[in-house]
Amino acid sequence: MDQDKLQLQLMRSYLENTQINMQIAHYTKVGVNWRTNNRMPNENRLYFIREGEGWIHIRGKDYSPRRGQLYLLPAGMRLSYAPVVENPLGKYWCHFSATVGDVNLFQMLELPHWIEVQDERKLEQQFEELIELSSGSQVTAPLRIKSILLDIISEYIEQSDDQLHLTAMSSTSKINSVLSYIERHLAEPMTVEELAKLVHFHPNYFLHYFKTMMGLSPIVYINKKRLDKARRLLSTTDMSVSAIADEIGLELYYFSRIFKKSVNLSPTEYRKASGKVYIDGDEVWVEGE
DNA sequence: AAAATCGGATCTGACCTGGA
DNA sequence: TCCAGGTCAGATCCGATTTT
Repeated sequence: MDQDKLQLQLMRSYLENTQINMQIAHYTKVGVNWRTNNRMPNENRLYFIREGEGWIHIRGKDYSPRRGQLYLLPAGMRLSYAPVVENPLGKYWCHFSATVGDVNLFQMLELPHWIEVQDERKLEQQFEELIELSSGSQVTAPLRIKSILLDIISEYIEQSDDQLHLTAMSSTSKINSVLSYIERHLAEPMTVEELAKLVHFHPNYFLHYFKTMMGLSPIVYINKKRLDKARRLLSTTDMSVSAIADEIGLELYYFSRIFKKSVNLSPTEYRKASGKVYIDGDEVWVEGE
């Protein structure tokens, strides 16, 4: 139960810190020599099948790609594929990297290798746009490409919701044990040294390690989590500010200071404002959930 | 009067750098 | 992956002020 919540938070942490980059995108009708055997690519691949037939083998399973399916073939997994010669595949495809720190996102998240595409028209347009952008010269092309890729991957993840979970590698991974330790000990003071001990790293090395994985230093990350929790408590409970400060392991004066610094409102101001939205400068009260 | 906020001064430990 | 050293941001203390 609680374990599920933790898993969800970890997955969100990973996604929040994912860096994505596309290497190449194209449409190809494959030839007879479209085949590989047991290769381990170091880029992730998306295949959006438009026509024909083929054979893909990954992680011990055979797949027969057909029109309307979107394949996600993660880097670092043994991959084989071959065409069906009489009726070769036509597919949009792209190579990309998606990393959390220096680890491939798909080594942390377990996903099915293909999904049935809901909106083929839309995905087709997205691929067309990827192809156009990658050959074009707009300044904003890198941003647009990222945003499209993120959208495609979001759709993919959402659609595989029931099969989505952390991989064994990730749940035993060092960073994961640190993150879950942090989640469980938000109310207590934590030091870098004690976190480093969890994974048997030297504190200095741990700092570097944490930052490349999470994009933030441990303390900044911890306080961010603390403030997230505080915001939740402020808007969903009537606990006093000091009780909340206590709950997240911060002294009252320090809590209100860093709260204001990050949210620009003091805790009580925030509480008053939460549940209200401002439309054209006018305050409008909205029912909370 | 109690709870919450703010600000300044001070100290500690987090974090970085460069090197092994 | 570890270590030493220096810097600066984060954390603490305390008192003054504002808000409820």
